[in-house]
Amino acid sequence: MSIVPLYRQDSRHPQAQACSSCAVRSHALFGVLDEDDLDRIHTHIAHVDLPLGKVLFETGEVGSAVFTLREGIVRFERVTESGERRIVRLAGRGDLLGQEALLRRPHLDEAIACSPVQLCRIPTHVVDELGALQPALVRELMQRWQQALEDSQSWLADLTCGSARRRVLKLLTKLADLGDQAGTGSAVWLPKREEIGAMLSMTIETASRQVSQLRREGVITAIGLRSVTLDAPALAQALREEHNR
Amino acid sequence: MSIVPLYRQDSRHPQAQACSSCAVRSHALFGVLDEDDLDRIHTHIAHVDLPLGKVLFETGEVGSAVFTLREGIVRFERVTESGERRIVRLAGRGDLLGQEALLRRPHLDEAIACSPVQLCRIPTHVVDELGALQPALVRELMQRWQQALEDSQSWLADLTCGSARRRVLKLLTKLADLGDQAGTGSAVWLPKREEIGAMLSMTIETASRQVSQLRREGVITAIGLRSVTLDAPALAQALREEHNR
DNA sequence: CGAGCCGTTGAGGGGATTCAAGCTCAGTGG
DNA sequence: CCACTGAGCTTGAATCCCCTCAACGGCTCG
Repeated sequence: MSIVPLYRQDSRHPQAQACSSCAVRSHALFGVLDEDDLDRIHTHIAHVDLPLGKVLFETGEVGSAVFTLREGIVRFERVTESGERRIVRLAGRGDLLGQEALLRRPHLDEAIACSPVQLCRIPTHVVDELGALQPALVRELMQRWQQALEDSQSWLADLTCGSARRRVLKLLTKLADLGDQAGTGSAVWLPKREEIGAMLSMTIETASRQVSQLRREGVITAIGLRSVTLDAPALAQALREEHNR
Repeated sequence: MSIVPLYRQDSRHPQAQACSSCAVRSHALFGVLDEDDLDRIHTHIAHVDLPLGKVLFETGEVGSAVFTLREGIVRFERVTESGERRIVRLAGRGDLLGQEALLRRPHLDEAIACSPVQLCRIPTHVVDELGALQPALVRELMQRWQQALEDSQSWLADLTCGSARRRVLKLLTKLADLGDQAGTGSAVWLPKREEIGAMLSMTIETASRQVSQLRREGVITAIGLRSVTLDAPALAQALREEHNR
């Protein structure tokens, strides 16, 4: 994991990047801050690069920072008492990661990069201090919390019931949304079969069978080892048929 | 739904009850406030009584208040695109309901009383105004949000995977926790089979079979139409056996 | 080249759903 | 008083979907 501080003004620094021109800032946590605010904090914010598969934080750790996801996809995993790994959330561009650190609570799950990932690391004390000055930031934080809650509940409602086929179809629509956010065009990241299993609570064999079947039907087309294009109308149609069965 | 304002000081009022002596205040949202703060707001807070089955708020509404649950159990339901009802959360004593109203966002799900319920209705503007004066309240709010998120995710991780038997056992442990909070002694509220189905994503027949089986095994004992006692050690043992199968 | 990881496919069995029937119990009205 | 009704619960039998176990192919990498 490489960490590079972001200096807004010191142009001599080879990695110099301005928070103010950050591509995701407008829809990220600090979108509500003005230039003055940014000037006060930019030296505390670090850019983080994470290769595929690397862990951002572990279950049980009490973090000292939160992260804004600038690029890539991060999954949140936990191990149930029965010993199985489950993926309880996916985060995409602009999402805030590890907010429990702001409350000094330990992370409940492990955050792992599903693709090469770029994030901004924001120390909790920066958020604390700025929150005291800027009520808008506090409100934005609440919005983020609510967003995470809504994501979690819609995940629950959408991805955990129905046939294996329906769940896979639903997952594909969610992945397509994440892809749109990321602006990867029509290419959609397709998780490993084991990951699909951990998300949808099915075996890797079932996941494989469903994916293969959808490929045969032309709903998805492989364009790389872990990437597909998908036929949105066909997908919607397949879902509709699945409903009235 | 009967609504009665809570006057702290006007002892002439027959329903007079003091927020300051509220049984759940210490672990509810306003536990962080001092007497002065309470004096400022108590006239805005109303006591709400809700009979079993009544709806507290509907999907899509933008609420003008949040609620602290003083007594009883409330379930959050939503209808998935495929048309099935799913229960995505249960709230017990001390929980905060409808926080999305603070952000002027519509409720995502319907809140329904699973038992006779008592709550305090707190207008959003009261929270807004008080939050501006009392940073501790804001922090407490964030804690509540995080709590809701953690509940949702552990629900997801615990109740949506494994065999029907395991899911029912898990649900019983959660219900027992809710009961402990409520201080109903050893009696645990047992949902209708249809509700169990909506929580665990199974048919009412399967729910019924599992419950009957556990009753035959002596893990649970009916003590009323919708109430059981449960043998905690036997339950824990059953769960353990379920894991290493 | 073999080892290991990942994905695919088949065969068989088991658990959940589906369809169906009968049960208890509370409320209603003859 | 009791038949009638409907809602909720239970149980059985047949079906089907998913899991389990197993074998195999493609791929990367030492």
